[in-house]
Amino acid sequence: MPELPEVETIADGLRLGGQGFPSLLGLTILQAYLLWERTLAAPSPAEFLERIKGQEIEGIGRRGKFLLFQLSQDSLLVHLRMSGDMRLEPSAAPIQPHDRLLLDLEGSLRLAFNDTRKFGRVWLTSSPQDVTGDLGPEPLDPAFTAQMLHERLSSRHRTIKPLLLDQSFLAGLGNIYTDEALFLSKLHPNTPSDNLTLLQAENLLANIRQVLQEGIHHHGASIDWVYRGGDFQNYFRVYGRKGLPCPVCGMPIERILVGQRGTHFCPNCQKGAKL
DNA sequence: ACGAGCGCCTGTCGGC
DNA sequence: TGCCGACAGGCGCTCG
Repeated sequence: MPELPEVETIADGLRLGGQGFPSLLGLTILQAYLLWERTLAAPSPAEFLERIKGQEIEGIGRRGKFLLFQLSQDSLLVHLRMSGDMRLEPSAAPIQPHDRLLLDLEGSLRLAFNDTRKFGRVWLTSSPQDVTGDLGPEPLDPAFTAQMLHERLSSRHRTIKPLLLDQSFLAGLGNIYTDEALFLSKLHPNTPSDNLTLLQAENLLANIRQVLQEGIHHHGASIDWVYRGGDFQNYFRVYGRKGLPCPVCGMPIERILVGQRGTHFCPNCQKGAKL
């Protein structure tokens, strides 16, 4: 799925406007069209369509990989999962293949949720914490310190990569940014989490923040058939680069499976915990 | 507590 | 060319 930087980029775009489109802030949702029922996690389709009508968009943000729309009465939460995307367009524009939810807005605008693989989910709720309550800390939150990360890593006995992907441990990292952060940290993806020293945890947190900030700076990555305008895919150091030279030592990047996920790393720079 | 396996979906790519 | 398996930015579930 889009990870933290991609979701942040989408939220920023909708909040700030641009590309000839206004900010969505202050606009009222006139009508919703649900084109694929399972996209809606809650409430029922009938209640959703009725309840969202007439609500104004008062805020747009992100928590972990969730897009958050603060409406006048409820919160609208969107999780893009693997292939979800949001489009803003004139309301007369043609509906696209794989459009799952359309929101007609004031000003002849339409916000469309498009999701090829149908894994994405949408919630309309008055208590968003019921949806996001299990999420771990935000990695970019200055209040989250390396000491806290080290404590959390040490209190578990987990393989580092799947733990970083666990959204209840840390919110927002996905497969790309995890591989990139572990590479910069010179940590093998199979390293046990409680093996890290405080110094290594400090380094890891700094590198997690570095790759996330780079991703945000490049407006996210556009890969496979989902193009959102970002170009961070051109700056990957290891992700998707199997067989290509490590940018640090030149050794070919390897791809292995860790926790069922394709994992890219440099066997020379990221030693330690072999398996 | 942890990890493996699988389901949910559609599409692309590489090998034969 | 066509088919077929592997794989894809995620996550929830069951099971051992």
